[in-house]
Amino acid sequence: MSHTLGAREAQKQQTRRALLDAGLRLLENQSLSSLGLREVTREVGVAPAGFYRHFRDMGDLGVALVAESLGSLHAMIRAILAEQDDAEEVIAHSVRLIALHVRDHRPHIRFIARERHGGVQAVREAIAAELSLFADEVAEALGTQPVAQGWSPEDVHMLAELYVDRMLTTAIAFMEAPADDTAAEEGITQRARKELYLIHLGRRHWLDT
Amino acid sequence: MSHTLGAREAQKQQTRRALLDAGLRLLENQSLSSLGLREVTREVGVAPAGFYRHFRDMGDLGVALVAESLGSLHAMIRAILAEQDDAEEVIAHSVRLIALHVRDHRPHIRFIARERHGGVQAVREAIAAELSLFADEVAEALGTQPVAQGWSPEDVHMLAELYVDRMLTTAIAFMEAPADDTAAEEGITQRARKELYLIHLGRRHWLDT
DNA sequence: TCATCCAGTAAACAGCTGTTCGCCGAGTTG
DNA sequence: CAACTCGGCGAACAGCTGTTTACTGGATGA
Repeated sequence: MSHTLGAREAQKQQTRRALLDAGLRLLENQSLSSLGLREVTREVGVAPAGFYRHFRDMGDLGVALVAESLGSLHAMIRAILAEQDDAEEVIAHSVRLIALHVRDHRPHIRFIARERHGGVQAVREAIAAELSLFADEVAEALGTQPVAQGWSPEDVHMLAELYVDRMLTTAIAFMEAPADDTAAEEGITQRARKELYLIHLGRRHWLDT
Repeated sequence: MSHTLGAREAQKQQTRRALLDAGLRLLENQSLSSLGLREVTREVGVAPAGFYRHFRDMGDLGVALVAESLGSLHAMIRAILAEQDDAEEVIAHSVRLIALHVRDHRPHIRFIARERHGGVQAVREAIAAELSLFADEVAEALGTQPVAQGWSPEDVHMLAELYVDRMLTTAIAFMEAPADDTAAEEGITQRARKELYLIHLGRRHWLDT
């Protein structure tokens, strides 16, 4: 849809983008439920009333940011799941991918971390729904792997949720590290690898009785 | 200190408690950075100016809530660490303890979940510091266990952080479940046990090379 | 070309916010 | 009993908030 959007629609989308970007920028030091409509429009250089041409309210803008933030993560997860090397290689590569993703999308990750349990219900629910989809996707991928033979579907899903949770936690750890503190990043990388490897070991011995 | 506190000081503490309680109550549906000073004093029935007799600002009140929220968790963690049964018993008991704790302190857990990555720096730092202490405590307890022989201190600490993180995640899951949905609680219990057991398996085989 | 659409505007609205001030009066102290 | 301390009060401050209203003027489509 909207192959060739008129100049009219194009400018509207541009303003919308500016609003989303300004919101994300302002959310670096506060949470969504304290972010003001006027604050955002002022940052963009638009009249307050103009906000309503794009969003019903701040929660609405928040939900849009969720889709944007977790949409890009989706691609990353698919890339990780496509791996077929041995465990340690997959783990190392995954952690590296997460670090790169955070480097390029730090404000988005901060937003997700902050609003996952934040004060705006609609946003919480949007994040929970997306993360649930991630878990389903990971579970499906895990199910096809030979290591998962003999596993009950519930156990596979439990493992998928554990992986998703660890990935998000690792991403948040990278996000909280100072902008170019390579030593801190290295420490986080090491710990994340060990955690994932420990889980991998548990996974190997899950059916040992 | 303060064995026998005068009637004057006693009433002051009572007002302080009322402010903290009102704050916690109001934080059920919003985050700290959007909680207003007047909102809190109105809820208590105190003049706005009275707030400053107890707290410098809202961040200050938030830090007080952190100490209160994680202080009670401290006792719970000590109880869990004192266990000496076999793994499955310890796990089952731990998860049961967490569920009970959340039942009795739901608003506190909600507060920690919401503000751990929230918009108020001082509160984020207070929570991070307390959780770091938890991890140290768990690491020390793990170090004395026979299973940990041959482990490097870094690996022990990684495992401790993983445990603390899982406990908090489980607590948050219980907190988010509807108030008396026993089916949901049972599901969370099952999953938490499996996760912890999987980590336990990984732990047993950590030194297998 | 001309009527229609609609993103963005400026102004006004009532209502809220944090913070400061001087004051009161009960609890404490000597 | 007198002097003092100090938690809580009421009023006032400037400044901010979300939302509605009627409007303008450039892109759109017949």
